[in-house]
Amino acid sequence: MQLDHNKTIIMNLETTIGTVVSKAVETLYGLNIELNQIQLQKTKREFEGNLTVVIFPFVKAARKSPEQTGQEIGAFLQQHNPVISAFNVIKGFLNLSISKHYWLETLNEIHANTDFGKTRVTDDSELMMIEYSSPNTNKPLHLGHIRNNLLGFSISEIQKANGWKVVKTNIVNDRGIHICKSMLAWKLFGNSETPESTGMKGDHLVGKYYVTFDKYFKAEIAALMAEGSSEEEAKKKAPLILQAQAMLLAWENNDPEVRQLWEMMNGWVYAGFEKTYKELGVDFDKIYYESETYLEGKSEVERGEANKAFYRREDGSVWADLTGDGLDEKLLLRSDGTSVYMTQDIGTAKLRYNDYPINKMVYVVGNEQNYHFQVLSILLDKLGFEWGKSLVHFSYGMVELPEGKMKSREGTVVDADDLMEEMIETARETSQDLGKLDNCTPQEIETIVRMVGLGSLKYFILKVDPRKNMTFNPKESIDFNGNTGPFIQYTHARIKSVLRKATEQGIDYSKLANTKITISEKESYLVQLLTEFPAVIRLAGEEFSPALIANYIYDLVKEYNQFYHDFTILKEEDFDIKQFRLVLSESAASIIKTGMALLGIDVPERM
RNA sequence: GGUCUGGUAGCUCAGCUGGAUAGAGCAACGCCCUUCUAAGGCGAAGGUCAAGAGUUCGAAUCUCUUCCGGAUCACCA
Repeated sequence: MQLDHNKTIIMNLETTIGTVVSKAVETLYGLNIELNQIQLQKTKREFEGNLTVVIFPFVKAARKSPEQTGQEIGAFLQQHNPVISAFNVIKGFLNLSISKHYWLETLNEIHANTDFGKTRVTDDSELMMIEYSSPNTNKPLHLGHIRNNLLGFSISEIQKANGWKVVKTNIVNDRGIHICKSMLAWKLFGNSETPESTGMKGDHLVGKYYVTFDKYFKAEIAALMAEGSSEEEAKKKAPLILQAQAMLLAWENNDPEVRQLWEMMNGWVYAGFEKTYKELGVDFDKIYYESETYLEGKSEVERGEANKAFYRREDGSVWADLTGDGLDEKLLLRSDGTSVYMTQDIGTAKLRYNDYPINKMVYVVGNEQNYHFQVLSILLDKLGFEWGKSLVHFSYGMVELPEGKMKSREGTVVDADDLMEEMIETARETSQDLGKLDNCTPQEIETIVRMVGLGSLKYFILKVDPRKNMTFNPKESIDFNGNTGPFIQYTHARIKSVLRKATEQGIDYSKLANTKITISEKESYLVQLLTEFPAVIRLAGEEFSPALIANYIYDLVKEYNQFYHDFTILKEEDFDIKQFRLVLSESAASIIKTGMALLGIDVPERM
C-alpha cells in the first residue's frame, strides 16, 4: 500500500532510532520514556551529522554531564544500530551520522516510487468538501480573490495527496443587493451597453456599473446632507438605494423584467469569471448558486423560528439571540422578508450535506469573516445539525498594498486579469532579454512564458503563511530571482536538460545499481532532504499550509543548485557516481514537479 | 469599548509542538561563464526578535503587563 511504502522510507529512520534511544536510556539509566518524548531533530548545518538527539531530558536520570551522557548514549546507539556510522557530542546534543549506504538504498526507493510523498485515495477515504472562491457577481476578481483561489485550489490538491477525497465547491453569490446596484445603474445609465458592443470582459462591464451606482449614490447623499439630513439618514433615503432595495424585493418576488435583466448581466459575469478561472488554473467539482440555496435558508430560518431557536420582531425581521454564546443578536431575515448573507449560508450548508457524505467541510474565506463563521456554526447547531459545530473556517489573511487595504472606491484594487497579464508579459520580456527561448517555436514560447509568469505570481502568494496578512507592492512587481517560482522552475528545467543529454548518450539511470559507493556530504544531505517530502505533505495538510510545501521546495532547490554548481554530472568518469548523480537529479526534479503541482504551479522542461 | 489577530535585517518573508552562534530572498557592495542552461553559484555586510517582567538547564517561541498596527461587532456581502 502506498501509505505504508512512504512510511517505510521516512518514518523508518526516525522511529527506529527513537526506539534504540529509548532502549539506551532504559539500559543505561533505568529510565522509561515514551517514544514521543525523545527529541529527535535534523542536525544543524554547521555540525557534522544527520540527526540529533537532544540529551538534556536524560541528564537528570544519568547523573552525569550532558557531554558524558551523550557519549554513552551515542556509543550504545552505534553498537545497536548499524545505520549509524558515527556520532559526536557537542554540549547537550548528540549528533548522529547515518551511513551513506542507507541514503543510497533510500534514494533507490524514492526514485522507484512515482507517487512518492502522496497517500493514495481509496474508496474508504473520507470526503472533504472545500469551498473557495465564492465571488459576488457584481464586479471582477481582484488580488484578494487570487489569494483565495490559489489557497483553495492548493489546499485541495494537498488534501488529495494526503488521501482525502476532495470535492472542490464554489458558492456564487449571484443575488442580493450588490448585484441589484449594478443592474440598476446599468438600467439607468448604461445605454444598453453589452460586452459585445464595448469589447469589455463581462465581469468588468458589470463592475463598471457597480462603480457608477456608487458615484451617483454618493452624489445623492451629498445633496441630501446639503439639505440638512444627517449622513445616516441620507444613506437610508437616497432614491437610488431605495430603488435598489425595491429591485431586490422585485427579484425575490420573481418579477420577470428584473429576473431577465439579472440573468443577462450574470451571464456576462460568468463568461468573464470562467476566463479568469481558466487562466488561473483553478476549477470546481460542484458549483452552488446563492439564488438556488437562499430559499432553503429561508425555510430553515422559519423552521428555527417555529422551534423557538430564533424569534421575530414586531417589524417582521427575524433574529437569533446569541448573547448566551457571548455574541450579539444576529439578523437572519430583513423586515421586508428578503434574506441576508447568513440566510443563504445556512441553506447552502444544508444542501451540501444532503448532496454529499461530507466528513469535513472547509470554508476558505478571509479572516475578515471570522465572526460570520463563528455565528454560522452556532446557528446550524441551534437548528439541530449535528455537524454544525464541526465546520472548519480556513481563515486566511488579507492582501494589502504598501498604503494599506485595497479600496475599490479609490481605484487601488489590483485587478486579477490585469495582474496575470502583466506577469506573463514580464516573463516574455525577461525570456527575450536573456535569449532563453530563441530556439523554441512561438507556441512553445507562449506556453513557457505563461507558466513562468503565472508561476511567479502563484509562488509569490503561496509561499507566505496563509494565516498572515501579506503585502503586495504593485510598483516593484514580482521578482524572478531568488526565492521565487521562476527560480524553482528554472532549476527543474536545468535538471531536465541534463537528463535529456544523459538519455541521448544512452546512459542508464533507471536505478542506482551500486549502492556501495562513496558520496559527499552534500550529496547525502540532498538525499536526506528528499526523504522529508512525505512529512512535509502531511504537515501541510494538517496545517492547511501550502507555504510549507513552498518553503520545502525552495530549500531543496537551493541545495540542488549548489550541488549542480559544485559537481559535474555527465562528465563524471566513475560510472557509478555518474549514475548516482543522475538518479539523484531525476528524483529531485520529480519532487520539485510534484510539489509545485500541489501549489497549482506547472514547471517547464526547458526555459 | 468588547472579541480576535499581528509586530523578526532598509524591504518582503522563514523560523514545527521551547533547544546549539535567529535564517532566506530583494536592494546595495565584491567575485565566478573556453566546463551539464549565469532566471545560477560564492563572499562580505545587514538584528535590542516592539518594550518590560515571569516560568526553567534553556525563550523569537509559553504566561502576564505596556506600546503600536490590523480585522470584526450592520435590515453590507
